[in-house]
Amino acid sequence: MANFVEFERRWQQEWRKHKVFHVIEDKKKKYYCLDMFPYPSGAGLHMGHARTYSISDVYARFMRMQGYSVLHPMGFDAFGLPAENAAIKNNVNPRDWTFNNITLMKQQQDELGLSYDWDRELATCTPEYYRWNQWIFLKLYEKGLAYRKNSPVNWCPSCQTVLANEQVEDGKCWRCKNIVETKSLDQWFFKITEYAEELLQDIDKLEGWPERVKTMQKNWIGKSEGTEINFPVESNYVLLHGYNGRPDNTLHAGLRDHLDSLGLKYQCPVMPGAGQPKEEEQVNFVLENCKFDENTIIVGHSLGCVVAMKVIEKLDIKIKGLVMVAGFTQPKFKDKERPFTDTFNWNFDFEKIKGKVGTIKILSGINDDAVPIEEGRKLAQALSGELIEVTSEKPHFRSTNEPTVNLHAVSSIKIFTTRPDTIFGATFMVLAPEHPEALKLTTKEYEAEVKKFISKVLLEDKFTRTAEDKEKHGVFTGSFVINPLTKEKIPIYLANFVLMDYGTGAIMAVPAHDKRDYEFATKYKLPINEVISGGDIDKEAYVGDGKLVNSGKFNNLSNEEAIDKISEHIESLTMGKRTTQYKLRDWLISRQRYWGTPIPIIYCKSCGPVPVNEKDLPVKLPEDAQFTGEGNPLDKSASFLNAKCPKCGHDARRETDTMDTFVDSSWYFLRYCSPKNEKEVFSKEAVEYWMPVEQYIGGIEHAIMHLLYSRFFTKALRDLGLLKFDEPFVNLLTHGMITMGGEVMSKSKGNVVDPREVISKYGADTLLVFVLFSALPNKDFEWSETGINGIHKFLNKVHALATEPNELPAHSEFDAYVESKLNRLIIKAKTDTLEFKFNYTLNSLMEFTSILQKYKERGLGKRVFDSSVKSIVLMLCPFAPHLSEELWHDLGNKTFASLELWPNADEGKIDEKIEYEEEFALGVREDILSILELTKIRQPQEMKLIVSPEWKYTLVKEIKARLGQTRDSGTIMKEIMQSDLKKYGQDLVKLIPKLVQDPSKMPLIDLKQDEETKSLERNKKVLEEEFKCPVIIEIAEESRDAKARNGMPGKPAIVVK
RNA sequence: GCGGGAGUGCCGGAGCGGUCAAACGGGAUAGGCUUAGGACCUAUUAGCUUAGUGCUUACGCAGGUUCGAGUCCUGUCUCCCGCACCA
Repeated sequence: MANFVEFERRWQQEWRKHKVFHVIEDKKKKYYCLDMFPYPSGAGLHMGHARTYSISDVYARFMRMQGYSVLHPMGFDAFGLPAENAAIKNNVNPRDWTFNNITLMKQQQDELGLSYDWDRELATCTPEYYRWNQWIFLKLYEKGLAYRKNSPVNWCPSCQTVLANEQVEDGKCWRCKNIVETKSLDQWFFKITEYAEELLQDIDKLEGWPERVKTMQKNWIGKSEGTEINFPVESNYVLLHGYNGRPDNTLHAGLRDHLDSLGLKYQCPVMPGAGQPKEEEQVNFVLENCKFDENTIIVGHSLGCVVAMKVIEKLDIKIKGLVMVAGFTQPKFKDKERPFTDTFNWNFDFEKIKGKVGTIKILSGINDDAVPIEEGRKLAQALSGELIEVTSEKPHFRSTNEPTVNLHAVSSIKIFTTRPDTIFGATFMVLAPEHPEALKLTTKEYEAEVKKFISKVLLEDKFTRTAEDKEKHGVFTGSFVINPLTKEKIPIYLANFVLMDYGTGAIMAVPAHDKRDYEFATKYKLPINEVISGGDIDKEAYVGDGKLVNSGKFNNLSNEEAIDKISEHIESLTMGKRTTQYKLRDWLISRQRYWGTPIPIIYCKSCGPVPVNEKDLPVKLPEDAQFTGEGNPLDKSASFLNAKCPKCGHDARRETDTMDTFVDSSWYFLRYCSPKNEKEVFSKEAVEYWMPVEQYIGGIEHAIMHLLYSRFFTKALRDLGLLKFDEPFVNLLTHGMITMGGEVMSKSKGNVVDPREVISKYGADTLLVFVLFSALPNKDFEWSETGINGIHKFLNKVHALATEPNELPAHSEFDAYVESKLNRLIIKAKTDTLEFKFNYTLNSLMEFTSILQKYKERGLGKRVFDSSVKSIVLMLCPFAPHLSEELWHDLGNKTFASLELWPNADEGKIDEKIEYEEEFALGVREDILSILELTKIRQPQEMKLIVSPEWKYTLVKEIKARLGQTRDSGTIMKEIMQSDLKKYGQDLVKLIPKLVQDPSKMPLIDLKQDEETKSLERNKKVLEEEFKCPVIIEIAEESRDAKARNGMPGKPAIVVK
């Protein structure tokens, strides 16, 4: 038995000593074979690591032996929470903890004999690495792709940090599985949404990626095409004209038409004294003649705004809105006296007005010749209203149709739908409880209930709220919107099933054709109107296709056509537009933890957030941090916190958030190309040579996060002019898991197997081959050591075959056969290995090894034997590199097997006929065995093999020649009867139908009678030895045995005595 | 619900329309070699049957195409994985 453990260690040292796997950019074709780099955990390498690394290592070694310059690097994803948690727990520095683990892992990787170029090792936690994270951040910041905003974010209370959307699984933290909370915080984001469309489109370019990963990414980006539609809120408008105005000579004329077209109600009084307006007269008139309620919106124009404010001061109820078009607060501007200067009181109680109006909008004309724009700004400030500066059709909004006024006067709720075809069936509207308009739309009557509902829903965490079987709850707001096509008044509800962060946070509910809406409508007794035929809406929502009904002029269209037609119609009414929605959100990269890349931003009291100067990078992590477990250590590190503003030089404060560690891994594959470059993020030439990665190998758990982020980075860096390609990874292999007891191996489940246990018992090669042989790389496999011994035996067999002395003759009659088999193997092994079918390759190698061993015993020719052994040794090299290296050496070579070329097949040596001849004798042997079994003859006295008569060979040939044309045995029979074979007519009648019906009874390869005889002669000795009796071989024509006529081509008659 | 993948012997797993009762490996059984063996070698491992190397059935289930189907088509069931109140 070979001492694997001993020579494995020896070769590992040799490889290291001679830097065998070091690569440089050279003229050879390149190949970049990359493993997802590991997190250096304290547990070291587990079997899953061993598996994935062995997969990529086989491939790297294989491609190297195909003559490529192979980049096969390894590094460590070394920032992350466990290090910091260890620091808190054991009072060690996260860096020391991390580097200890790295040392441990490297040692274990070396023990596996992996062929990494360790000169390119990197660890993301070193300032040499993370300074480039910061540099990239600054570049993205310059481009507007990194930004800070306040938003509700996912907060993991146990990790004490925020998480990106991708990092929340089932409402739980991907790392610690705790339930994630929602918090509102100022955070840094990368604008990955800017690339949503390209990230989606380019998935189609990823031909070498598994379908399911692509699907997962598509789902995550979640594109849907639909239409945004504005539903006007039902309100009672009061339109107040200005000085010299009338309802028909001002913008109100157009506004009235607009309101009419929307089905909205309004009052538009002709105010007394239009030419000589007096406050009291006008205000009283309005108060007496107009009805006000909490649903009232006053739209004033010019002096009408002043009247409106005065009216509101006097109202004893609260109204919904005030829209002031070209409003003002004092009559003296442009030094021009107005006729109403003295008839109005120019003091306003702005606070009181504010308190009595829900929403205030101020429209100011940039081109106003009567009221300067400053007046509008003043008003907006005094009333905390929304200021909208526009260019009006005519100065001072004097046109009778002012579309901007129409647009802004009417408040509406924007919904998003992918089913505009069902709009005629929209019988209510639902807003997310967080919708900014939710409370504003709530009438007094419903206020208490709505508030209760909102707080109840918002208290629930995302996970609970979006659970599948969650019951739909909702509450009526008291307000209505107008369905823009049916003009019907439909109620506005808030409900838990509508999400604020998708679409517009509001939906039109079409209960007849949406399951959720149906459920909701049934529960709250809301009308269900069928607009697509084909279902039975009394029973359930019909979501299928059909023709439109109850849809006005769109009736009878197919719903697919209607999507377009109705969208167009809505666009022509300027009620909405077609848009695209994505589920993808911007990537939140802020983390409130120490052990990560500091975000290179400084907050200055006067300049705001200022990026750190490039020359001041890296912003290093401080040494004086205290790991108490309370909050972010950076917040308490004085040496870190205090900085000078890069702009003005004054004292300032550093950003204490660090970056998500997924930032580190989004570009490390680029850094490997020139890992030691101190001047640049990466060398352009090196990246141009090595990138993209031809083969990337890692776990499915990164299907979205890491792989999406890396794709985004590649595109962003491309747009920064740093890269020339669009996608980083050409081929992706997601390896399967190793399970034990049906569960993934993990420390917490206590079902881990330490690779070192196996290595110490059998050696690394056995482990590698076993793992590779047990299942296809992309499939899961259940760990079981039964069988590992079989692998060990196989490797030992190879070892013995190559090293045991032999006294083979120079040539033998078996040479051609073994050579044919060998060359066939070389081709098959190469194709299979290229396709990651490593278990097939090994399978074939085992098979051939057995053949070789068998023929060695029979006295195979030395030349063929030696070249076979050499080929096996080389072909085995990617799978069992140590053994291969050892045997290569034993064979007298001074080079490294690892650097040799994979054997080349000589296709000319592949000879099916020779193979068949040889295997034919094997078949005969099996037939003998079964006859012995049947006859219960234990020890035969003599055996006779009678080769089929010559004419049967001709027959078989004739039949085969005709099978292409016909399958009718009658026809074939007739034809053959006309030939010389006719004299065997009696036999033909039996044989032909049988053979035509089952052509498999005829051998695939045609041997001639004498060739069969020769093949048998050659194997005669072997048979005699095995069965311990004389074997006689004759041909049917010369045999007197009655059984002679049973023989068929490929199946000689057998007589046992 | 949507999307992806898979169903073949005791097990892992082959099978790109014909040589498939099913590669290769494991396990089990029997035998050989041996002082012994967890080493090596051989046979058996769906059923039936026979002085003749055969026959029958089988590849989740049901149909279809074909002279011929694990292999192509249709429907259906089961399992695994991912996403999911996404409007």
